[in-house]
Amino acid sequence: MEGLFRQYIRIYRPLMKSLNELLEKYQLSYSLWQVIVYLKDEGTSTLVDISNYYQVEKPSITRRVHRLQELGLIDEVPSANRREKIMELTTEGKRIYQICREEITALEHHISKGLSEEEQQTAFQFLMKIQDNI
Amino acid sequence: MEGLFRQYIRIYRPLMKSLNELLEKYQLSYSLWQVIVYLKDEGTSTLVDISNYYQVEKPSITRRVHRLQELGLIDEVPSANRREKIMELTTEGKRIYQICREEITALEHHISKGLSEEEQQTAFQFLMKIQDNI
DNA sequence: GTTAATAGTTACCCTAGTTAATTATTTTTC
DNA sequence: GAAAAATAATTAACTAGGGTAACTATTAAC
Repeated sequence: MEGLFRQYIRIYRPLMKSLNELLEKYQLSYSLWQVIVYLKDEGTSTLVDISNYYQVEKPSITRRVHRLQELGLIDEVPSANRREKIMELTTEGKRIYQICREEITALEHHISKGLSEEEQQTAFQFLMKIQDNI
Repeated sequence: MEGLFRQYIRIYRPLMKSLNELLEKYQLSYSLWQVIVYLKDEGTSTLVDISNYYQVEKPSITRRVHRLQELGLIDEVPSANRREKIMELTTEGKRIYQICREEITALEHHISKGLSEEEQQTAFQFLMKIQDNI
């Protein structure tokens, strides 16, 4: 399938741009949003967990986490292990998650307009398999 | 389709990383490769054409083009219009294109291993439609 | 109890993008 | 055909976000 990856990459920047414009209103960016989403799903997690999941180096995650703490959206939970920091969403973080979740879902619906559920399912499968192969 | 875009974005960095590692051998990066591909397809083009196609601002394209000229992979063709620069691949540029094309195609095949031509076709359609909607 | 591994941080650098302003040229308009 | 508007490319200055290397503190392993 000639051109598949080229098209994939070409779409990335415009998509990212519209997501970042949406999140800007809440002083967020997509990279910060990723951390919020991860914590929403997992409840609590360490920086290393986040680093591994998104395949981004630890210093980058440190920065994201500090920024989110400054914004009051996440906080550290006390832990017996004093080496690792366990993070979770604050009440405000959960509130912001809900608001952004709705807006992002709406944007996603708009972007996938005209595509059947089946097509989307196939695209999803494609992306999942690719991940394993990379 | 919950998680589709999230997965899409999550894949991007690892994919880009492996492409950049491949291209590094030739002192290239994927952003430079995009210009080469565009010129290969179009034969000749101005900076504005490239800028529009990839939806990247002109100063970024100026830099990419200068870098590729330094590498001797592209060059300016004389034109009646002295305001615009028309660029094309040099002989060396075409040679490097062929080499990288083969390597990238091999990588793409490796990455899409286990996916039917039909699935890939659907994924491609998906990406094309998304582009219109963004 | 010493050594090795792990979590997080700091400092510094790199890639690659953006906006705003500028120059040179071409096109439009009257 | 001269003045005004639009266009192509560039320069300068800035930003987001990531990476590596080196370090500290703590925990796990032998």
